Amino acid sequence: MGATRTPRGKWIEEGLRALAAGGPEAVRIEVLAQALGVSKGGFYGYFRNRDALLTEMLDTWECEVAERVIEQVESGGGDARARLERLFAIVAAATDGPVRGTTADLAIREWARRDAAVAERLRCVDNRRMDYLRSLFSSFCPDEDEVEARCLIAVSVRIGNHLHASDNGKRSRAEVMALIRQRLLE
Amino acid sequence: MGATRTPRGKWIEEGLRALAAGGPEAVRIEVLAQALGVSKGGFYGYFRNRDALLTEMLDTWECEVAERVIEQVESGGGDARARLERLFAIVAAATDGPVRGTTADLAIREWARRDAAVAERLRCVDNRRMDYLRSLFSSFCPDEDEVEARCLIAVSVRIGNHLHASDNGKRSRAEVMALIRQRLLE
DNA sequence: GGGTATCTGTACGCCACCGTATAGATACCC
DNA sequence: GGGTATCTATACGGTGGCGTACAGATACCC
Repeated sequence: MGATRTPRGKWIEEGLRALAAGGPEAVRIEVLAQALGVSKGGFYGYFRNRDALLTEMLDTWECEVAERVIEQVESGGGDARARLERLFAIVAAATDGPVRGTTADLAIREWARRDAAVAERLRCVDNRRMDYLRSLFSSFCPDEDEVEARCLIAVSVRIGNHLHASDNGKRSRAEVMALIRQRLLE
Repeated sequence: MGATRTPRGKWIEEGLRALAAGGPEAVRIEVLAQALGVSKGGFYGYFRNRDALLTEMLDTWECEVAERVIEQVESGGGDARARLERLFAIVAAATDGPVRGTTADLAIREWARRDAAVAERLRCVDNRRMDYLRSLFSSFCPDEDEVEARCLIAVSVRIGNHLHASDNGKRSRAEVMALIRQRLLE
């Protein structure tokens, strides 16, 4: 029936989609196969088992997220504030954008709470992001304490924005986010 | 063998523990039974099925979290800043404290991303918390925009603190958290 | 077009878990 | 201490998912 070969990358891509949508427990080989319009037969030609897929999914996410975004921000030029604004914009857009990596972010954070290996990899990625953020903030913010606070706030608000469910009073969530962004760039 | 009856509440308690540790997928009846040193026989005397348990776990969490904490903060008296400080302290301590409710918080947030019913209940709880927070901040902070920003930051930082993995530079995470707390109370 | 490597479908055994049924054990009340 | 309601252990069928085996199909190279 299927003449279309299903390359390695398709499994990873579909796996990240499932991860983003339902957490690591939702990454079921037979479900991915069905989503790809294929039986699971070929899967074990590419991956030793389910864990191998999960590991490779993390590899992909690690590259995609940590490197690509910073690269993209840096390539645009401008001063630190301009770069931060671009970073915020990219990160905000990525959440609703293509699924290859960025959207799985929250699911991976939760996953890391229960898996030491995942936690370790997340720590690396977060350190890298945090270093980058710190370098940007400190270029217009002399107080080191202030820099550190702004970094943690920036990162937390991005996470909290998606995990916190309240409807804010009269303002839209986006408006409040804009207010905070503005405060961070003062 | 077991003379000790296992009351309804034990199942819920153990369920919340499992939820906090491994997400909703980890709430397996047979696993809970083993943790309680009991077979699953009695479970179905209390609950119609697994979903019924999950629902009651949410009920418990909703009461425990939304009501209890606010009550506890209010009972202490003092001005808004004092209450906020007390709130922050309680919330920070609760994470490492008894598991009955508060620790399951993060797991429930993640759960809400994939389950509409859970999302709806979380929204109620978050709205209630947010209203309370808003009332406290606005009593010493005239600018409404500023109030809204501080509320979202307070809530997000609490979430982000547990989901973000970086080691901050020279400072400990607790020190950075203290800095942010201080900024919020200015 | 024939041969080979690769991909694919199907079938199988296995295990964890759900929910039910039922018989035995225990606590409680009198 | 006997009777009753409640709790408990065990066994069972059913389902979904993993990983393996193997046979059939497809693409690619010459």
